[in-house]
Amino acid sequence: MLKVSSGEDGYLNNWIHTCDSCQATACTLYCHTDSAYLCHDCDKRIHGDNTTALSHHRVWICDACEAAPAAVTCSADAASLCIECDIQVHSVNPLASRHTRVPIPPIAGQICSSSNVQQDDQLPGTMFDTKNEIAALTMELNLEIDEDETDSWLLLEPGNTDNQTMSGFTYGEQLDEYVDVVDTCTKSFGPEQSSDQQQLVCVNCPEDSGSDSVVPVQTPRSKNQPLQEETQLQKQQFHSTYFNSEQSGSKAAFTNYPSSSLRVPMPMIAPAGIPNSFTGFPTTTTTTTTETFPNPWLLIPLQFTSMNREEKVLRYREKRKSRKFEKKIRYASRKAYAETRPRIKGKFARKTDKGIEDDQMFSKEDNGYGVVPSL
DNA sequence: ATCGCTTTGATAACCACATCTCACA
DNA sequence: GCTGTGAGATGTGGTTATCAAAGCG
Repeated sequence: MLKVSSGEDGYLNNWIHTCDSCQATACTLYCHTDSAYLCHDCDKRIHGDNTTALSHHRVWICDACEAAPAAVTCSADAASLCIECDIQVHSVNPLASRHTRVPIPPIAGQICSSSNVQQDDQLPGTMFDTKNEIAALTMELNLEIDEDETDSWLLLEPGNTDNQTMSGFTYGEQLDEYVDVVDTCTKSFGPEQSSDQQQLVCVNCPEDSGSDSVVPVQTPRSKNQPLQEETQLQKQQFHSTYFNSEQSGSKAAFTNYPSSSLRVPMPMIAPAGIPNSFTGFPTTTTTTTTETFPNPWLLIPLQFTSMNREEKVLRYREKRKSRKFEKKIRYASRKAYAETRPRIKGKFARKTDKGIEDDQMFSKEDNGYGVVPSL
């Protein structure tokens, strides 16, 4: 029953259960009704015969442990996971915990496969339609989140050191590590703004409001203006900004723009009730943008050309793939010393004379050389 | 709905000192 | 340009204190 094989990639392929039917290949799903682990072919043979068998409650095997029935699908990890693995995998770090997981419904219909087909690149069939639909759904959801995150990164203004904290969120060097936007973004807002970059930024400049762009104008409102009216106004502004497809030729600012329309309007106003995917900042019906962002510079929409943006998004995603949340040790030697240092309640303590002598003695024993005694 | 208390989780601070960096002779 | 020296900065880990958020009555 238990098998451990080595995969092509050199990693151990820890598929635990073989097919209960043929006992030859790794199982890919679990039938609750039959209480049996089955491979694709056996499932097709057993459950494809009649409609009653087809209605058996079957679920995928966890991609991680390959032992327990999968309970959720995580599109970010491109994997179906059992509850235990889900908890284990997605409790590692904050980013992982943000993965969108969707409960897996029982497999409906008949499997359609050859035995060699991986789960993730299934042939079309009713069985896989279910999974594909889930995957597509979750992928779509994650893409939105991904876009939101990417946009929020790109919107940030790392060079503006005076305003690096907004709504409790601090960005700057930490951001720069993952998004190399400093070179262009910071310059965009400086007095030495280049003409090209000036073109990229459009700040309520009537002369800039060309035919292919709509500059949202924040009209001053009277204080006694009804809230509902304000909200309606914001919605209208939002709509004219985002969905003026006749003029901008694009459905929204979320998408990439052709290079011909460099000056793409960005939202000056976060419409009520609509998540601001650029900033991630909460929007309420009671606060205006100016109230939320007292600094006028923060209202300046940051824009990228389509090439610029695509490139930055790609770089961001590449860096995001490789980013690690673990503490990065730059000097292993310092780590080694820190681990051997005496401590008092976690704090480094002075070395005693005996400790220094011991160190010297061990050093001589280890490599035959003495160490310069520290004072 | 509001308040106060408790619990929980995240994070900064602290410490000594080997090592690194950089200016200077 | 190369080398040596010294001062100051940096980084390292375990524990504790502090704070914010969540939960509950």
